Amino acid sequence: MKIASFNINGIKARIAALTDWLNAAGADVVVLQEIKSLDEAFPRAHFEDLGWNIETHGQKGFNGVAILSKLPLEDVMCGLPGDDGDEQARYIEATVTGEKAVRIAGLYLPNGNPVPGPKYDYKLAWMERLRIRAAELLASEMPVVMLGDYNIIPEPRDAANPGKWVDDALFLPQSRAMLRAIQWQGWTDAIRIRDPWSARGPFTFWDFQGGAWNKDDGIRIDHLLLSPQAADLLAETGVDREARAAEKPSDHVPVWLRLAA
DNA sequence: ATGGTTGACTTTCAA
Repeated sequence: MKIASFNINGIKARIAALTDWLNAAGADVVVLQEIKSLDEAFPRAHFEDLGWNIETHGQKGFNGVAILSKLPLEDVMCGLPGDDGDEQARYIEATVTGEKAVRIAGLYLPNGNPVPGPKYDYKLAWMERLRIRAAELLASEMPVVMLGDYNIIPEPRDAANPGKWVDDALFLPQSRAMLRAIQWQGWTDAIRIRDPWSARGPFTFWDFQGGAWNKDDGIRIDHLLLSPQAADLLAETGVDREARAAEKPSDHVPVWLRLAA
């Protein structure tokens, strides 16, 4: 089962680039972030015609997540538990069953800038809610893949120029400590373990500004975290870096893994 | 050098 995450930065602007990538990648399950669309405005028919089952959790203008799957999507849950007043659409879960049942948790973690301020407070509070949900998922003892745009640079080697991020919400010690607190529950960073001693990257995001792509001034902020039961099934991982050079690209590229499931 | 780009949606915010 090939499972991917792709922050597409606007479904309307990215139909062509996303469709090209879907047709080439051969994924079974894809979580999307920043669809920037209401559920009723999502171009469902276009993707259904290509054989995808679709669940969306959108909002007007910003944020929004979705799951596309060649397999049926079961037990869908929209929204991160822990704050009924949270209106931002950033989290979706579903179960897909191939040879084994796998729980998929797709997330778009808040950016948190500027720091300090209410947006950073929201980021930290959201991460605390994610920590609680992640523990529940581990307790299920299912194979779980918790993946998406985490908006966290885990280590200096995950940025081409770590110095320019030192005051940024994506790289502040408190942000990184919150991610580690989740990982230390027992999650495996699938991209990192592919090449544990890598000196740089692999990057998953290059800003539209400042010619970041041409300078390879990237960061690694899209992550694939595996429960132990999923890590035991891990067969392959990848970052589709070439997607950043496509026509009208997103600022993120897809990250993916293959499970023996 | 305090810039620069893109998307959604209006004139400005979010990233």
